[in-house]
Amino acid sequence: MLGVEMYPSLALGPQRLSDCYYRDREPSAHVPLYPTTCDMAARGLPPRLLQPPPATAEAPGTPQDNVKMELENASLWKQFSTVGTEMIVTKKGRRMFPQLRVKLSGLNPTLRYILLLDIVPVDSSRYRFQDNSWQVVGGAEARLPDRVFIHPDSPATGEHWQNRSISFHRAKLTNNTLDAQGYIILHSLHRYQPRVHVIEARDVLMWGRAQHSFTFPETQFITVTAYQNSKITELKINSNPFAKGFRENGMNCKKQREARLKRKITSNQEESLDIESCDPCDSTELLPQSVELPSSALTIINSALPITDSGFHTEVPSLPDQTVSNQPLVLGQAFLTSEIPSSMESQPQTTPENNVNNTLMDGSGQMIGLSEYTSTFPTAQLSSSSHASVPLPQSSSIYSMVSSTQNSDLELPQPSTISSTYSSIPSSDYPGLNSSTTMPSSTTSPPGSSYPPISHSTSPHLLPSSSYHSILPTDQSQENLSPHTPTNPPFQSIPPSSCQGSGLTIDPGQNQVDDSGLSSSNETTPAIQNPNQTAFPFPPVQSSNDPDPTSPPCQSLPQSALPFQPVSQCNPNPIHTPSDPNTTPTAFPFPPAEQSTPNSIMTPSNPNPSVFPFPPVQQIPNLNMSTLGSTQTPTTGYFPVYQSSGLSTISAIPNPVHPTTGSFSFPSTNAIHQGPMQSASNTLHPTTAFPVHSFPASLPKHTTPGSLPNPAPATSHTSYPFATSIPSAPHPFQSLTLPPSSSIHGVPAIPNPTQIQSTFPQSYPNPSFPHIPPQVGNPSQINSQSFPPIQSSSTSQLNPPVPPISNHPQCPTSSNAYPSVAPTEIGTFSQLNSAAPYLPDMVLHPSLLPPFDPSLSSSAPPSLYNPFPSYSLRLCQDPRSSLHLPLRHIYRQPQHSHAHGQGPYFDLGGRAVF
DNA sequence: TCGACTTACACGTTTGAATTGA
DNA sequence: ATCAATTCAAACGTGTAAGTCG
Repeated sequence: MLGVEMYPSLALGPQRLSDCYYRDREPSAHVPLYPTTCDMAARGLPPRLLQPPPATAEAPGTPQDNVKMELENASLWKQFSTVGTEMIVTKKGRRMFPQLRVKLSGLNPTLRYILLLDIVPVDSSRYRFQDNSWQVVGGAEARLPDRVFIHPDSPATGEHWQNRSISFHRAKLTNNTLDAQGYIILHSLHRYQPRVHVIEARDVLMWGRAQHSFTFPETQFITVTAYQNSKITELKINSNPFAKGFRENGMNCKKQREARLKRKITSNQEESLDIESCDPCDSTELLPQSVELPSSALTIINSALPITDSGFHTEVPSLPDQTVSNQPLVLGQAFLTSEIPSSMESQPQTTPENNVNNTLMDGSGQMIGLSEYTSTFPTAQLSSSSHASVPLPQSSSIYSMVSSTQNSDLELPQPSTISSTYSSIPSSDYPGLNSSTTMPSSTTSPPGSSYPPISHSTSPHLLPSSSYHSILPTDQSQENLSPHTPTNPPFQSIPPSSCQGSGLTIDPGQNQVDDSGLSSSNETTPAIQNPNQTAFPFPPVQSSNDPDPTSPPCQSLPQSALPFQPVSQCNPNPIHTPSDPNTTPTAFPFPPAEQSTPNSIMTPSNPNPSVFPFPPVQQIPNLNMSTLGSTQTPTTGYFPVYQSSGLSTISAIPNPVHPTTGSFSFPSTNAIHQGPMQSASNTLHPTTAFPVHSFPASLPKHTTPGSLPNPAPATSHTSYPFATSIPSAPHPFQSLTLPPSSSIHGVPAIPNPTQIQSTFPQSYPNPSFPHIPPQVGNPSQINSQSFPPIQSSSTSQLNPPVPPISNHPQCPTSSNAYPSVAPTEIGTFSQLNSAAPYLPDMVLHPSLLPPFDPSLSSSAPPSLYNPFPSYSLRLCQDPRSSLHLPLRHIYRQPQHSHAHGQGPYFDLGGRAVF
């Protein structure tokens, strides 16, 4: 057995790292040990300033930079998003459903990657379900420590990740701010956006080079302690195998429960009567009436009865008909439908999808009444031909990298594919964040194309979910960023002017791209931009007045940066945002179609926006693959956020270390994989660039002839050679100092999700959330020890004692990339000696591990890189068990008093990890 | 009084140990 | 003695309803 003890760094795996780093609201208060994503972004050196990639870097043509992520159960997510996804949060932790299941492609099979899941607030608003829709009722509560869920398989080789579907179903959500289990802490009645980060890492300690972040707009949700929307409940019951008991034919269904209750009451009455009248000694009379018997007996009886089998399928019709039925095909129908295998449609609910996990049924195929949720995108939109060359999976949503610069004249991929596909954007290629021009709507896409252009400004088109483009901080943006961003600047407040002036440069090309290619996405997203309209998905735009004076002007990230921002500010065609968020009718997910504002994403068809936050989707009774292909999911259109891109977040977070210089090198490769929207808009990516092979061949089947080819390629094409991205730059998350030698068990600081955020364009509209702390998926995997002492001083980061990395292909050449920590020092840190539990069964013995990359091993500096087995390394053999392990040391609130991040952030108690 | 949250409950699924058979 | 298949029970996941809290 491999032991964490041997490889403390590996311990990070599933654990929840998030709490390791807390951003202090007071900018000056401290320098976080692990800079937030935003911070990192802010610090990030402009790509041009970064050192050139090491010559030894992977051979050209490596898929590394073509990293793509596809949301496997996108159709299920879309169904939920159409209604307004709600996620239960409980004190003890609750899993997410639908589960976040993705498929990766474009990874270098030989390199190791860490997959992280974090969930970030979409806005700074608190919601309430009123009048059958989600409405903003006030400001968000104080930001909770961000936690990151590290996939239990992390780190694992690209081959490992690509050969299976990756599920984060073990991640749990809790509203317990004192949670010691390592679960992701969220506020109830807030809207969140899950994000998946793919970070190249030789091991847990050595993060760097490439980072790819993916967000799927359709996965946004509002946290609740009890379901508010009955439609969501219905969807969950029908799609979650664990809730089978509540289905119509289930023993715990309403009828059954009511009958049970009735019997119970009756029995009690009778019992009482019997008790009174009957001989106490004669219990026989009572037996039949015993409380327990009736229920069980009843259930049996009921099961035998021909009660309407509202099984999974039958109930489909019952699903949110209203929302969908009347809706015009505004949204990308293809998106939703395409992903659903035709075979799945008819499958009995009992048939679970083949998941790697084999746990939860994937909604994709089985979802009830898919037709109802079918995206509204007109099939005609797709111009198919151009993408034909690229065999992208249509079924799943893929977020492909979008190159900012390139525009695609290419025809839009099929809506379905597009919506689902999110491509990462190479840092170098950061799409111009022109707030104004912005949203790139793919010019190529014809109006009505499957991907509604998200033109934030004018076009009412809905953005395809896929259309999101990542926004990378531009040099300007970085420079402009103040070292310390005000903690709670309401993002809404960002003045439009600021957006433009923010220095976030939006790649003009992107704009073009948006306009053209996936452009449709741009138009589709308008709703996002329009805060007013958006109920759910988009935070009501705060009044133009920035409530938070502290917020830096620039923070006004480009609109794109704000996922659901009050786009109006940056938006050339600003939608009027009510000053009072409360007043804004925020329909939950999507702005009501009614809204006339061009920006609004709403589906025009939907007359009643308020009722269903999410855009209504046309129901498609019978999913016709051909039709599906053409249609896009409505949801995609709803998330304009990505357009502006995460720069906002970046800008919002000042770089504590070097605001201007960006002492932290930001991996250029970091690509934010946002919605396909812009990517789609972007010119189609050369097929060669795409690791097409990775895509399931089956997926394309959905595409209709004439339908646009997969959007993903289009977006990615330009950005591709990500390899060029700054290899040397340490991963944003990797703010930790790394022990020079493998022997050292210092745990790398868990990548700060917040840091990742920087890459994300959208999600943080609100500067008020300075940063998102990372959460590790499996706490148990992470050893307290695993956290290497982090040097608070910026210098350490800047001048990490780096082994001769240069030789190593994967090692960043820059000296600063990895701050070194003396092994001895690690032990000195009290924090590192936490009593945090770790899984004893996890054993990683260096000697047992094969060299990470045989080909590279010779060149790699031994001290720097621990022997890393090329085979997939499973940090936590039993993820579940590990999850239960409390990571107190990780989760403790940081001592804000500490000026320097390292010590304060970890409460390491007692025992030495090593 | 109301909304949000917590808790207990019943049901179903998942998982792993124990058992059985070849 | 070994291995695979089967059985069983505990743990876990889920939504609901009642109760609690502010």
